[in-house]
Amino acid sequence: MHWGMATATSSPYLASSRILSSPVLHSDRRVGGMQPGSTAVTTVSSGYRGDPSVKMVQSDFMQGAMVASNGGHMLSHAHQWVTSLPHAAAAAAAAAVAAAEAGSPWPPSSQPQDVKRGREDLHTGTALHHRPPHLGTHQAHQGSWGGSSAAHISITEGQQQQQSLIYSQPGFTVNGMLSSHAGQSLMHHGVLRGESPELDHGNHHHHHHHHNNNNHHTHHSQHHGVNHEQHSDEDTPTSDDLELFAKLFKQRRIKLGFTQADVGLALGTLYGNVFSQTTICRFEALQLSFKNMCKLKPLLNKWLEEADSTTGSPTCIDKMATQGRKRKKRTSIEVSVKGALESHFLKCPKPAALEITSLADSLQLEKEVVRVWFCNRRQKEKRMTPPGLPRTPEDAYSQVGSMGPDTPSPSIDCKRMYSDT
DNA sequence: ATGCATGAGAA
DNA sequence: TCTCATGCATA
Repeated sequence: MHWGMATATSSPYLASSRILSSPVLHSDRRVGGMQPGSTAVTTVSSGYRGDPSVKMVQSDFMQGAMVASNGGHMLSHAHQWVTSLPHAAAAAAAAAVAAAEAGSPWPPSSQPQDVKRGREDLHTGTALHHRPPHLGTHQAHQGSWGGSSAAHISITEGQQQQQSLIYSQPGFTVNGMLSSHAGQSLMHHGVLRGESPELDHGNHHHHHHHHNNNNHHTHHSQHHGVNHEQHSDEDTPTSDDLELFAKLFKQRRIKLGFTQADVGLALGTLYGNVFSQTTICRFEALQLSFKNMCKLKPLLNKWLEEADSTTGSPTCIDKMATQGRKRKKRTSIEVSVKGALESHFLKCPKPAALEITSLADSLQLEKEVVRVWFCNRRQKEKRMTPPGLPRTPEDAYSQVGSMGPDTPSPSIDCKRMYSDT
């Protein structure tokens, strides 16, 4: 029950003001003819994914090209991916510089152009070799980190294959001195040496089932509930470790006065991997896959060390301006429709293409939307399910049914056509 | 805090 | 085509 619940904490972060990039001129016209009871409102209707020719990218620069090549025959469906052109100049400049010196493959859009600075001097030098030339004045941008990063996160289970999760910057330091396999020294425990007065002392650990990890010396020191295992290089943290860490992390983060977004940016500055507020949030709420949690933990752990070792640095808490990116407008699915999707999901979590199509049809939704909905639903369903770890019904969802913790294969064939409506 | 979306890879 | 990691945009 702790793993899936995100306590209603008032967002400590300031909502970034989205500048008025451009008026969303949407003239959404679904010629298909929808019934009076539209099931979902999408500001856009099509032309994004199924059509390579007009495949839009989020990169600003692409827009122009696209438009040009298309001669603008795609304006039937007003694209709301209006580029946020205003900041272009500065951004471009910064990006150019960054790219030039670092060869960053990132589209200019991803660049955390200047803004956000202040606390970024919390580079303690453990992993940083060359520190950014202070940013006291203007766009300090980010091109300073070397591409260290925790390159390898070897999860021993290997039941869920993942690919490269490392986005080290192929800049100049790809292998310079900080070879990526320096992962060993990446994390040294020591974070929880006893700094967190309010959270640690046991009072929050309930019980718990157990977990089957390879290496765990089941030794519960009930009195101390703080620091313990979860460090070293190759030990895969247990779910409990992660849970505990996440809690501690959040607590410390807040105490230090950082927002989730701050952390995300800091990680970028520190390791070259920028993360969004979303990811940090999900980490704290343990809403990531077990594997993903494991990958992120070392990074956050490191940040935490950095952060509190730097406590005292006069940071000018400045806010950042989020330059707007535009992508397909989020489709909001009506509640009733969601209900329908939900029930179908229960019957069949993995509908075949045809089923998706018909479902989409009956719900008057784009097939893509439905497909994606199922994908997301499945992801949510899985959430964290440590390999071999019996999922705790109390935690995530309760999959009523006769399936035990080992839920073999829900590959139940569900070939059914529903003709509701 | 989350819902819907995008993309790179693995099947 | 699905899975996974992530994130913009939103509520």
